[in-house]
Amino acid sequence: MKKAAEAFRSIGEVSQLVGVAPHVLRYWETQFPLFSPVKRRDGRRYYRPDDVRLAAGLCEILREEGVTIRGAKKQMTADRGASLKARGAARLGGDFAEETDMAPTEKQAPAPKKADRSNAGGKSAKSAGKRKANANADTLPLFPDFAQNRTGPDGARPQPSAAPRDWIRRLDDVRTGLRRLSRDDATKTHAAQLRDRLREARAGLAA
DNA sequence: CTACACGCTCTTTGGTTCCG
DNA sequence: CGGAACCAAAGAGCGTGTAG
Repeated sequence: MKKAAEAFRSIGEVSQLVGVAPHVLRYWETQFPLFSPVKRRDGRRYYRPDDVRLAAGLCEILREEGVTIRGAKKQMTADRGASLKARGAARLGGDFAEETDMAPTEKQAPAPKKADRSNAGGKSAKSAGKRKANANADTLPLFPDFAQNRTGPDGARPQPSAAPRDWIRRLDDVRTGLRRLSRDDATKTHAAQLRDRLREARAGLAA
């Protein structure tokens, strides 16, 4: 049985409609003040049709065009989300295609060709892909060339293909990770020792 | 000026708890 | 028991400070 477009929807329903995970919808909620579903007393969210359209519009520009949160915020504040709702309505189609407060000309407004990269980070679409690839790969992400060689047939020492400078760089990344992870003094000490060793190695290379 | 060190941003993921 | 909320953490790139 199909739900009317004007009906309120739970986060699960909206996530299915729009095609993003519920946690993403919650994250967007923290980033876009205009995207705020009504909440029941127990904290559960219920999305109005406009919220659904907005979410669909956000999904379109964030996921498919690579616009950053900051860029999307600009678009949203420019017209209080009207263009995003229109795009969301077009994306969802069916009953959602009606009832937008957009002028027809605005509805067909061309999408910006280039994603807004004015922010500092903003590489998550890319990094997310890399993360997935790393998760699936049977290698240590930082040392793929080592992993390739680790099962040498004659038990010979693996021969890293990376240049020494690159290896130092990678080890430094490991150190950074260690430092981030470290809760105890011992780990911090190890990280500091590794830093010193890497400095020595760099000096050795330079010499 | 260059390379390095470090912190921050952005987005996603995973784990835990709560509730109907 | 499934769905939802909440929180901590991961990971890559970028910006900035600093030492040589």
